[in-house]
Amino acid sequence: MHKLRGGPGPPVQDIYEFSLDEEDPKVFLGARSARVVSPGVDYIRSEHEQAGMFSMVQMESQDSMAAQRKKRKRCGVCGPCLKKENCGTCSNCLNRKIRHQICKLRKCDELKRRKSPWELQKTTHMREIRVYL
DNA sequence: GCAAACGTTTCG
DNA sequence: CGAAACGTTTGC
Ligand SMILES: [Zn+2]
Ligand SMILES: [Zn+2]
Repeated sequence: MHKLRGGPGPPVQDIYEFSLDEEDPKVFLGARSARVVSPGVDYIRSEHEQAGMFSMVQMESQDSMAAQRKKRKRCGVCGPCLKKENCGTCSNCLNRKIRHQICKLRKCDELKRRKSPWELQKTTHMREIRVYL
């Protein structure tokens, strides 16, 4: 099987499709919105082309139901998950009707993980991504 | 159908 | 970037 190594780029589990087509090799990443694929994609692509490697490519705007990110569920065993009732005072509790978020004190620790479009900050390190045959 | 709450987009 | 708004899924 093909292996991925790399620095702070997209975690392996964020790759939902991997194509080794000789003509048009691709690595699709776990983002539904085509805009978001990965920071520095253009830079990486050019670098990869020069090195004769694969290039990262944007998701073709297709009926993206296959590409839909799976919705995670609370782990059920962390501290917050075990909490019984809503605090009733946090902003999520107070504006539940418009925020649609769980009470801050009950937010699962695992779900807190995996932040914004995966660390858009570390763009400079994205060059570390490599695909081995 | 509805309520709960995750994921994405927008706002400050 | 964090917080808010909101769209959307998921279980019942
Ligand atoms: Zn609360
Ligand atoms: Zn949890």
